[in-house]
Amino acid sequence: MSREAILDAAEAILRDEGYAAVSSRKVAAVAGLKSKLVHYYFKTMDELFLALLRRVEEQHFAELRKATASGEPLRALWHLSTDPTVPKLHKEFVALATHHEQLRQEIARSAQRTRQVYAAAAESALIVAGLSTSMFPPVAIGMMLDGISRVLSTDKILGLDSGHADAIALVETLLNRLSVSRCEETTDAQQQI
Amino acid sequence: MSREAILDAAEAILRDEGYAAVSSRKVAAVAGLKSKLVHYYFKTMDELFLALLRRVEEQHFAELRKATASGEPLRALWHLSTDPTVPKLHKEFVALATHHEQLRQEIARSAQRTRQVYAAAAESALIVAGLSTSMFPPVAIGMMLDGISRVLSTDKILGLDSGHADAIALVETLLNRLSVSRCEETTDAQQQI
DNA sequence: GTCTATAGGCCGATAGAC
DNA sequence: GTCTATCGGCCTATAGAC
Repeated sequence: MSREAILDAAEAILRDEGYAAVSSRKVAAVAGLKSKLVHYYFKTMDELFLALLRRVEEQHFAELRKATASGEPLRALWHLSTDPTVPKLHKEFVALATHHEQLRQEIARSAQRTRQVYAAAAESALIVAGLSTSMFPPVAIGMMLDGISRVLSTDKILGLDSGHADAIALVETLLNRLSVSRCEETTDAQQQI
Repeated sequence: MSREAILDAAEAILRDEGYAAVSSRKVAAVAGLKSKLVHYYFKTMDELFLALLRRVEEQHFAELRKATASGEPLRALWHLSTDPTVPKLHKEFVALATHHEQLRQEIARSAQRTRQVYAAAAESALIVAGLSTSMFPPVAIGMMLDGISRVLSTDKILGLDSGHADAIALVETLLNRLSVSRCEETTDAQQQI
């Protein structure tokens, strides 16, 4: 279907060249269509961006659902967030959202939902580990995981990887503590590292 | 001086409207000059972006030096990284760097230097607190601080603030442990919260 | 250093044929 | 649904006057 081909092309250009390069002409060229057709399916370019964002979000939440259905939701979410393909698109959409109100609202809603998923996973992990959720607010744990994965992905885009092994090891240590231990077993968990 | 006025204007547009909006015409208009003058000082727009990046980096490293000269470098760096004005420019430059090799190299070098500053601050804080730097790699601690401040700033751009108070409180808790305590005093530090 | 003028290109969006 | 053709606009960069 042409509509999907247009979205595929737009996604590729957005990922590879940035939002400024996503023009109706270039999208059409990549999709092997004529530019008029882009305007046939999407009255404006803003509409195209919004449709693409929604498609990306659907895939994203489908993956979140799979992760939360696994035995260790928090660890599954962490591994999901270090997938290198997602953050590049995400960065472009956030940059676009800065000066596009409708996209801003859409992406804010999505970020909010994602945060709740992470917080819920962190909360159940904390409870299982017998740790205080008031000392370690689940939402804050989720934000830390999110944050460190963003640093890792931005670094990768810039061609840096110094400190990455240490950071990943630290996160794994903390995840192990949450999944393996209750308070009393913390020392054992530490010795695993 | 016209050159500085041009850079000021470019910086304002980059911050407020994104890199796609930084054109020689618009820069000139904001600076109250004619567009030809922009090309007189900067042969190409790429040159302008590079010059602006270098100016921003100089200010950034001046602030880093001030922070590391303070009594609590790690805490000073944390407060610096939550300053809302810096990350918006930073995001735009990273987005630009994705498809501009010279900017990519420049910003990668700068990110690398910044990381070392954070890691050094984290290392001395860990040593003062009597904590193992092999269990908690300083560079990873720095990356966590960096990451959480990025999540906070991205959220702010999107108009979100749920979980922010919790995340900031958690970071402050951890910073307090590092600055106040040695191992034995951890319990006291926790009770302060 | 600062200006006017302009070449040459890509852009979004539309009109209207088939 | 798909096409050709085109308008009007903004862009970078340059030539050349003062």
